[in-house]
Amino acid sequence: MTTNHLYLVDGSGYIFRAYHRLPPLTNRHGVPAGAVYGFTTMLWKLVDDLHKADGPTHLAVIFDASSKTFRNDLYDKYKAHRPPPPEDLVPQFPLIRDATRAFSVPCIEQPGLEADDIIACYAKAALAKGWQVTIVSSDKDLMQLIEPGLDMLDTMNNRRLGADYVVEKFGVPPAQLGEVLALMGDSVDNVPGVPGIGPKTASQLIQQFGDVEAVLANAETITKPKLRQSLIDHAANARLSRELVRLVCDQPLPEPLDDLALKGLPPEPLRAFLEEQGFRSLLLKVGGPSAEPVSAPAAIAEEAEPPFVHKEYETVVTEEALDRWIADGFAASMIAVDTETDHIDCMRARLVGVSLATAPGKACYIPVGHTGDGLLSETPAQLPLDLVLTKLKPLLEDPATLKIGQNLKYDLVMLRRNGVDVAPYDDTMLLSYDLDAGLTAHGMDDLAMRHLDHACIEFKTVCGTGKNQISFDKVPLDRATEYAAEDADVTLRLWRKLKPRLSPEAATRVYELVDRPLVPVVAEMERAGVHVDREELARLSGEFAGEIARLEAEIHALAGSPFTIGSPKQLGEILFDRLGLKGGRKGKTGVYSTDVNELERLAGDGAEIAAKVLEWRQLAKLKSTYTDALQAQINPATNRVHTSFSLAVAQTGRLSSTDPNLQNIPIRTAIGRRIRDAFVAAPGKLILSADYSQIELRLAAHMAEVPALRDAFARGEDIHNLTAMELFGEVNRETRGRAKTINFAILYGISSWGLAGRLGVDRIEAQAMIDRYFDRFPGINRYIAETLTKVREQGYVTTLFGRKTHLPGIRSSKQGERQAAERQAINAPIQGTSADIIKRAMVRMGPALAEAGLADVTMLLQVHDELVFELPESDVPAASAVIRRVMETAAEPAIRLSVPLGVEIGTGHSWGAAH
DNA sequence: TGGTTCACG
DNA sequence: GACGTACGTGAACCAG
Repeated sequence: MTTNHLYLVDGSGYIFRAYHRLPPLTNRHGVPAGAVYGFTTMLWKLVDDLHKADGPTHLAVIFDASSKTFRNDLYDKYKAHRPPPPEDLVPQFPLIRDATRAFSVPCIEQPGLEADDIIACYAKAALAKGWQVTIVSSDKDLMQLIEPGLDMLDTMNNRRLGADYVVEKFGVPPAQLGEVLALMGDSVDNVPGVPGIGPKTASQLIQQFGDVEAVLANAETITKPKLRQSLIDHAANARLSRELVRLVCDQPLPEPLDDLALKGLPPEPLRAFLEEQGFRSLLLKVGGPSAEPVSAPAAIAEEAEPPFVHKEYETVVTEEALDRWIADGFAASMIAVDTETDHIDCMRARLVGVSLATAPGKACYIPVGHTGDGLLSETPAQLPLDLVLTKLKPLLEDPATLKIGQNLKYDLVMLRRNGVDVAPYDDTMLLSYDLDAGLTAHGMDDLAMRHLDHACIEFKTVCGTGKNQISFDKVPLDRATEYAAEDADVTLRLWRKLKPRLSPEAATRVYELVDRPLVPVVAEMERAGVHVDREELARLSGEFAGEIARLEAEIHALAGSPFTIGSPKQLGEILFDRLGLKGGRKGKTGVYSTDVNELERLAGDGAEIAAKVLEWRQLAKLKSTYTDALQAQINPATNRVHTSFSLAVAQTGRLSSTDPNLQNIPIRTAIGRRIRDAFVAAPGKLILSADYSQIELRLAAHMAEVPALRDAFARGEDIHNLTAMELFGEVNRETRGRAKTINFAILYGISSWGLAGRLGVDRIEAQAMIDRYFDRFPGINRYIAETLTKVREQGYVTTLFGRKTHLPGIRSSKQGERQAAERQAINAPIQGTSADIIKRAMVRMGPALAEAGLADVTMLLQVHDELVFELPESDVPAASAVIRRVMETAAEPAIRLSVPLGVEIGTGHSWGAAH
């Protein structure tokens, strides 16, 4: 029997080295994957060497957990100057974990320990059992571990490193290497060392005296005066450095040694991964492309899945059961998670339970906050919330275990409020959004029906509806378990269907670089909330109420009798039937149109009642939708308003905002703007608003390659003036207004009818303007034609980042639907690219502000082309510079635009004042 | 529940 | 010649 041989791969070290050594490859759909490719090849080689002489029998890949380690407690500046990893490396981290999983090799990470320490612990444990150990790394710190039975392997030049190498390079054997490393310090990790001592001097001193303490003890005897003084002055730093470079090797092993046994190349998961990445040369080695090339990810999806059996879900009420599920989660290295609460608003909700799924059909529910209904049922026996959270936290935060959620933002907010972070993660709702936008809604019930042919237990059958509805904490545990565990089970099954489609369908880029990383960013914005001046809102409500009452009386007098002004039906009958004003019927319902255009027309003709109804409507709208509603939306616990941003609703990639909608707070009229003035900064702080200027027109100029528009933006000219000049030969208020309308018409997918209606000209005249526009701005025409060709062929259009909007209406037999789809096809790439860009700015904003030391700057809101922050007054200059830079460069480096992105920044005590 | 209106980008 | 009256959202209100 041969000796066991454990290979420990320093995953984090390898990633950075591969990133810098290998060309910046991208995988088949444009996501940076050079390091992933290098890593995959290296892992392949190792696994393939199973049972060769000197090959591995046991293998694990060790990563750094991103959290702080004990070394930061020793020295707060440890690794403090590390720049964040390069942007095109960041999306490779999850892929590298996917690769490791595809080989069925364990990923090991442990918060509080660096990869080096975990490696040291495993190495010592294996040596103690008489195993051989090879550390796959060329990190000098790890060379301290070299001893008989343990060597290192540098896979990039296929070199084995032993004690000879250490002696040759550092002049001392591995056992003394830590002493040398301590004296010389390390500028990258910010290990201070002793100033003036580099590798040569450090080596000499240790060779002469033996260790750091001995060197310090003999400092007085050193002849070189500068060296002597430096050692005396920096003795404390030398001792600190000695502790910083010392590897910890006495910690418990996260996974037992025997679990690292290598089983060889697992063809199916590996094939799926390679096809997903498009690593064709490796794919050939695993046995060529599978019979059905693009369905290869079906390796996962086509596995027969068990039916849904609700009675088999487990209700977890003992510590033993909880521990068992958590161990299963670690073992599976992925787990679906769902939280149940007593409220749809995650800022008001209490945690009621958590469900987990580790495999299709294998799911549980852990109740923590059920109360019984107070009448028929008592509070059921459950594990205490704190215990469950304490036990779940290591699993949910474990960097080697993938957490899968459906609309994970909700659970993220809930869990963060309870002191738990969740990472790494996937979100099935966002997977669906990035794959199937325009084809389906992305709620769990929709997705379960579509992909699993399964009807989920409806919330209302568990909790009822209307005034009989109960909150989830009142649901009996058996019913709650069936519902909640099913959610986790469905989520896991959906992930298995959707995740493998990502790469073949070219959605990885937008998922990994835009939507997935946005989840925790938006979760934090929602948690932050925004401060509103309650008294001011109440004052406005009162003021509006008075005006509304006054107008109501006047309107009723003009009409000759009271009626419901808010009823379009009654209003239309009053205006057109009783008062005999000119107007027409409309729509299938047969009610008169009384919208703002119609009323303005009537008012222009001298109808006093129409003017008053308009005024009444405005005030009624402002009062009911804003001043009254916002007061009611103030969270009593935080005294702030917390909107909910929907990440998977808008067809184009935009966010939307609900409960309350803070993306449609008035600004266009003076009276409405007073509501915006009630959005105020907390005491001592200011609101900062940063707007992209004309971003959609700029993107249109880039995407359609319109030289005149590109040049005008490059020179910083007013684009509507330019358009007016080109179309009408002169610039004045009137021509500029028309030009602006036409510019918007272009973005929205122009039709001569629509433009004619907007401009109040006839169809022929509108068409002439469009023709002239196409003539003056060549490129627009071509963009429209190419976009329409593409959408007709493929059924979808894409943004610059590859986000798809499917437009099935393009093949409708109804002409109206077809034309609507054509207009959407023109608009979606432009609106969607703008959404991609601001999302990237949001993702980068936190790290950029943190790097600049601006920890007190909080991002509060996104309004499509605007980001709103709250910050200390003294941070305004520095924060403005960071925010401007992040927003203006948000497309880079993935996309290089031919137009600059302009950002306008304003500050004030209120949102209104910041504009 | 669907239709209408109107707040925003 | 008919078709249709700009893209994307969410909330309040009325009426059936």
